[in-house]
Amino acid sequence: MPTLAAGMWRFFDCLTCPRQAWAWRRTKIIDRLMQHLLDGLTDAQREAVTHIEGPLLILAGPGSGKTRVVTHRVAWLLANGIPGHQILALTFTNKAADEMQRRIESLVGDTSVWVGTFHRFCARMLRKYASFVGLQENFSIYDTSDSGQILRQAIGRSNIHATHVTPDAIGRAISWAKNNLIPPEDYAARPGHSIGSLAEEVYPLYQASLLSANAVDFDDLLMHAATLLRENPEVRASLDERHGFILVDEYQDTNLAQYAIARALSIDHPNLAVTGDPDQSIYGWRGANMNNILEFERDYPNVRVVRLERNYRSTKRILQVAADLIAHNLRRKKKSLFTENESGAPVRLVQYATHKEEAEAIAARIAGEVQSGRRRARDFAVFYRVNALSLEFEFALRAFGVPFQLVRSVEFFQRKEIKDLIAYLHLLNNPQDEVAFLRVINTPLRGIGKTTVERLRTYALRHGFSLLESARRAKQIEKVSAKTATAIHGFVRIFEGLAEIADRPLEELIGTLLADTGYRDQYASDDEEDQERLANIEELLTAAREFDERHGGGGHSLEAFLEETSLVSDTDGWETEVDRATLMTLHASKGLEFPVVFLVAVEEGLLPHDRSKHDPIGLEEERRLMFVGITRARQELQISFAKHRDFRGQRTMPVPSSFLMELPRAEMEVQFSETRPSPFGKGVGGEGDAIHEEYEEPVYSRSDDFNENARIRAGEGLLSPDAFSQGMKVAHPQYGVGEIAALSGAGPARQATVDFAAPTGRMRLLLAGCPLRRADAEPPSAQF
DNA sequence: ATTGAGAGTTTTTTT
DNA sequence: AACTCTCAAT
Repeated sequence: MPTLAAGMWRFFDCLTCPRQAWAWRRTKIIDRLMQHLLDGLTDAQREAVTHIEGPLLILAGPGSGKTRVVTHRVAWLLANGIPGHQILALTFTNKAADEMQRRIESLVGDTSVWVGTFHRFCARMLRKYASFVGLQENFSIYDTSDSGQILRQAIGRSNIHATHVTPDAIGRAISWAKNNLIPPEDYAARPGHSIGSLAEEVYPLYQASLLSANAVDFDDLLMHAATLLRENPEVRASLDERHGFILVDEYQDTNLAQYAIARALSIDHPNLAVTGDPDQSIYGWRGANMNNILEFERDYPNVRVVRLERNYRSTKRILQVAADLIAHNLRRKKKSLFTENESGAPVRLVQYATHKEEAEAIAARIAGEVQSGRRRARDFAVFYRVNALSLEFEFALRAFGVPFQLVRSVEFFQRKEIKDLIAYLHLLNNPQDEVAFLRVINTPLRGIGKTTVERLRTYALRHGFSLLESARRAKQIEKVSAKTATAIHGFVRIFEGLAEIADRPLEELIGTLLADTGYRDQYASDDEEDQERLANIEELLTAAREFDERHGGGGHSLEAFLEETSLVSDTDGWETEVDRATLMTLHASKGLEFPVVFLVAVEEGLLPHDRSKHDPIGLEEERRLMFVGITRARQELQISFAKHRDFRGQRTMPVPSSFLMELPRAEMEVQFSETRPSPFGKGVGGEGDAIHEEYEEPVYSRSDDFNENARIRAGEGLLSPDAFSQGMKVAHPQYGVGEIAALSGAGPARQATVDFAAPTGRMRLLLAGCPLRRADAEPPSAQF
C-alpha cells in the first residue's frame, strides 16, 4: 500500500483544480487510500483528520496521538485535491518540524507542504519583502550573543549608568516588547519601573544599530514579519491567498507576535487549525500567552473544537500521577485524561543521600538493565530542570559504560572557533554586518587593536561608511600608523579574495578561508583544548559539505547556510535512531516519549525554580513543566531528589519539592536510600572495576560505494577522493609537494585546491583518478 | 597591542 | 565550578 500510495500522492500534489470538480472523478483506489488514513482512528481523531475548511482547535492531551492526527489531516487535505504548497505547518522547534515532515513523507511521499518553525518561516518571508521593513534581503540573523554585543554598545552610547541592572535584564525587557509587537517609538516604561525606563532609552538605539548593520535578532524575525503583514494589505492578502491552509502546533506556546502572524494569514481563508494543550504551556517566560489558545474560540466563533483526551502512551499509574499534580493548577480548564493501558509498575519516588549517589545509582540501574538485555540504552531518559545538572550524569553514565546522547549543553555554533569562521561568512554575505566585522578584523591576531578599531568606527560614522568600507580606506585615516594600515589592508585583501569565490561550495569557501587567514595556526599545539578546536573546525567543514550536497549548488547557498546555522538550536541535535540513553532538560523533552524516565533533582528551588516560585503564575508554569516531564514516560517513571547537593560550587541541603506533596502516594513506591559505599566496585552486572572502560565515541557511519574504491586506492598508497582533508600535506608526481587549501564536492566530483611549492603555486585538481598522494605519511624516497 | 591574573558573575527554560 | 570581563604588566 504505502509504495503505491506514495506515487498517487505525488500525483495529487500536482493538481490544482478545485476539489469539487474532482469529487466525481475519484476512483476506488483513492477511496481506499483515504480509508487507509482513517483506519484505527477514534471518532474524535477522525473528526479532526477529516475537517477541511474553517477554523479548527484540537485540544490534545499528552500522548493522545496528536502528531498522528495532524499528519493524517495533512494527507487528507492533499487527498482532497488541495495543493501541497498551499499548506503551511508552523511548529515551535526545528525538532518538531523535522518530525512532522518525516511523518508526512512516510505517509504520502514527497510533498511541497512547507513545515518549519515560525522563525524560519518569517526569515523566508522577510528575505522576500526585506525592503518593506527597512532591511536588505541579505540581512544577518543575530543570535543571542551577537545581539548582546549590539545591546552593550547601545547601552554604552546611551547616557545611563547601569549600576545594578545587567544588560541582560534590559535585553529581556526589549525582547518582551518585541514579542508584544511594541516598536521602539511606542515603548513607554511603566512609571517607576527602573528596568523599563532604561529599556525605553536603550531600545531605540539598539534597534537603530541592528538596522544599520542590516541585521535582525530572533525577536525581530517575528516582529518585522507581523509589521509587514499589518502595514501592507496587499502583501498580506497575497500571502493569505498563497497559504490557504495553516496549521499551528503547540499553540499554547505562541506569543502575541506569532498570534498576529497566524491571524493575518487566515483572514480571507480562515482555514487555521491549531493544536495544543494549555497544561503543557511552558514558555511564558518568553512571551507565550496561554490566552491565545484559551480564547481561540472567541477569535473564531464558528470554530470546530476536537478534544483528544485518551492517552495511548503511559500506564494508568503514570497518568494518574500526572493528573493529580496538574489538578493543583487553578488557572486551567479541567480536562479528563484517561487511558486503556495497563496500570503498570508503581511510580518510584526516591531519596538519595547525595547528588553523586543519585547519578551513580541511576547510571548503575540503566547499565544493569542494558547488560541483562531487558532494555536498550535508548529506552532511558534523564530529565532535569537546568542544564548545569547534566554534568554528574554524564560522568556516571560514562563510568558505567552506558552510551548516551546529551542534548547539547555546549552548543556547537556557540564555540569561539565556529563563531569566528561563521562571522567571516556573515561578513561576506552582508558587508554591513558590524558584529561580524568586529569579530574577524583581528582574528586571528594581526595587530589591530582596540584603539585602531575605535578609529575605524569614528571614521565610518563621520563619513557614513560601513566599517568594512572604512577598512578599505585605512591609509586615508589620520592617526592610523602605516604599519597598522598595512595590517588592515592585509585583512581587506584576504576578504576581497574570499568575496570573489563566495558563490562556490561552502566547504571550499571555508577551506580557502582557513588557508588564507592561517586560522588554524593559532591552535597548533598538542594540548587537548587546541586539538578539540581543530576537531570542531573539521566538523564545521563536514557540516558545510553535507550542506553542499543537500543544497546542490544553487544560488544563495551562502545565505541559506547562514540562515540554517543561525536558526538551529541545541535540542535539534537529538537523534531518534541511535541506541543511547538521553540526557536533557525538561523543556527539551516536550513532544518526546521514552519507556523509562528519570526525573531528577526534584527539589525546592530547582523544580519550582527559585526564579519562578514566588508568583503564582510562575509556580503554575513550573508545575506544568513537571507535568510535561512525567507524561513523557511510557512504562516506568522514577522521581528523585537528594539530601545533599553540590551546586555552583556550593554544598546545599535542598528541601524536597513541594510538588512531591501533590502526588498520589497510592500509585507510588517510596524509597529512602541510606548512604552506602559508592556503587562502584559492587559491579552492577559487570566485573568490579568497569569504571573507565569503553566510552563509546560518536560514530560517523558513511556507506557509499566509495569505500570499495577507497580500499583499492589505499592498497596503492593512494587515498579515495573523500579521504583528503583540508590542510593535508600532499605530493604530486608532476607538481611536487603541496598542501590542500580547500576542498569541494564529493565522490567522483570532488576537487581540491592545492597550494604547491613554487613554481607551481595554487592548482585545482579533480581528485578521482588523480595521482595525488598523502605526503607526510610516505617515506620521502617513495616517489621522487 | 597582547597577555595574564584576579575579580566578579553566572543559568531557568529556547528561537 | 566554570565562565567572562577588567585591569595591570609587558
